Amino acid sequence: MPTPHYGQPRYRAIADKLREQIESGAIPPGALLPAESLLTADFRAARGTIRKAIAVLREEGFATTEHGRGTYASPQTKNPPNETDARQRVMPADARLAALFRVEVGTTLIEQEKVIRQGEQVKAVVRTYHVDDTGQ
Amino acid sequence: MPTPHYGQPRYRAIADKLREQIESGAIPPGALLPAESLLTADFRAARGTIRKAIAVLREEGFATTEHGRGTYASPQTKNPPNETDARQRVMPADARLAALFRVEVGTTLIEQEKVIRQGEQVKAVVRTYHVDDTGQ
DNA sequence: AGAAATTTGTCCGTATGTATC
DNA sequence: AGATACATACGGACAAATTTC
Repeated sequence: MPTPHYGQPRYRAIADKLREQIESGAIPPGALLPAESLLTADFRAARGTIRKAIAVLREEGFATTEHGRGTYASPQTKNPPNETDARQRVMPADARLAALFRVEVGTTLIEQEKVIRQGEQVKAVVRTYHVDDTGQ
Repeated sequence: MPTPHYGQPRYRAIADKLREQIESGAIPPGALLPAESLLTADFRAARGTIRKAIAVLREEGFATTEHGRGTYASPQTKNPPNETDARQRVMPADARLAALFRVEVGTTLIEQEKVIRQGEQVKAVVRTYHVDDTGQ
């Protein structure tokens, strides 16, 4: 049965179950999760699907992975769920941007903002501006 | 946001950006490009689209791919180096930036601005903000 | 010291279902 | 209808880091 994804995708469902095991202590902090090969058997999912589930846990801070070693359950996660890493908005061109893009002041531009973190700390904020093509 | 392809197909736009990074030296010759999985995240594109973009670069000679290894940036590039203007200035943190960096409003930040041109046209303006560490 | 096994990382090709232009 | 693109999922193969024998 290849690939219906009604409701929730499989990798999310799998992530949920693994997260449960970590939060409940069934997989104690610092312990290794079962290898991907085992998880593919347990969940009868392709390796890619398993890896995607684990990627979710990493992003949420529930696990860390080391090449050749395995994936460890993270200790304590009191992390506030996602402080937006990236966002996009439209904004009118100010004088400088208007000059650069050679459009009139007030023309709608798209601003993408990306927050670059290193651990807890914000290292940089990158904002990319470009003209809105979506009206052509 | 599912799938407009105005003007240029998405995979071409992505190829453009990656080519830019190779030509500009942001990805040095011989270095590995980010993995397909990362690029899907970076560009918020489907894997198939990313792979198409990379295929374009391969055909153009900007990259070579090795199975199980990754995609390398090719040396070469006698092309005229991208016309990009850059400038730097200091500015006080506004409310949003202050919140992101967890500093007080008004704290001096460094803003780097890069103008990315393609021929005559300005394609994008990138502004990078970071805290001024030079006093640490 | 060295070979083998284990495990993660990455790419390859393919497939299904949905949505938009 | 067709092209483009997204999200999801499968299975396979090769590469690289680590552990085990």
